[in-house]
Amino acid sequence: MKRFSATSQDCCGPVSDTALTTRQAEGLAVGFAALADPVRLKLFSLIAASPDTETCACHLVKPTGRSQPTVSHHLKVLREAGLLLSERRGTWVWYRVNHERLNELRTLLA
Amino acid sequence: MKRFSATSQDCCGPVSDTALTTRQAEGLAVGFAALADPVRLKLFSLIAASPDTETCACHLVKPTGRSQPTVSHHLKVLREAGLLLSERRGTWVWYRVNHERLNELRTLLA
DNA sequence: TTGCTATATTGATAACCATCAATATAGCAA
DNA sequence: TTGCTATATTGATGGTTATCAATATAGCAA
Repeated sequence: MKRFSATSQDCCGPVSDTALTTRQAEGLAVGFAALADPVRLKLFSLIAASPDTETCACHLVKPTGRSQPTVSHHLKVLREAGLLLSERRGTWVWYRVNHERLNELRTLLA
Repeated sequence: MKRFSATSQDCCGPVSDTALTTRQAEGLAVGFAALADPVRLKLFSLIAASPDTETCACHLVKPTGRSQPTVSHHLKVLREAGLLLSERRGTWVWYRVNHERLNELRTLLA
């Protein structure tokens, strides 16, 4: 049934069927949420820009200006979102970027 | 002063000076925060995948399963984060992707 | 064992956010 | 003007989160 007379610009056309599913959106949202905090972005960039491609957690407290428990919390969020990989070596824990997960997020922005 | 005897893997090395500044991190965090919600990701993907490169807001309520005010709120968040551009044409408002802003976020993930 | 250091967890608090119903605003048409 | 529709705003509420102090855990060394 006809609902409007045509105006100078009619609004109705097809809607894309290639948009994200709800499930895809939920998975990506977890990744972007991990990057949605300035402290975590700084942590991430510190690790990503490290010369050895990995960084000891002991380096990450001072540059953020946050307490050690807060930094530990943020690193956990980044790790659980899949953006960072961690490995314990003796006393210290080393972090590096998970590039596969990063690519998942980047393709949405392409 | 010496603090430790060397262990099998010493933790101390240089910290990168090419990491994000606090100001840069804050600006990027706003962008990623806008993408950190599954409803907004779905809205964004609907608009990005639209055949005409832009989409009328009237198309965006039903696919999300949210109320009209909620969708309006999410579109505002995406617009104020710089990810979407909007233009009113008569009764309807059309949204399209701001690719420049998108590139800012994507370079961090590269 | 004891002592020291690195990292993680707990518990509490304040701030933020997603959502909706209700309402307001804006534009078009008669 | 009145009436209809599209979009935006307001106000309230329940849920999430960033932060810290305090504490716990883990590893190394003596």
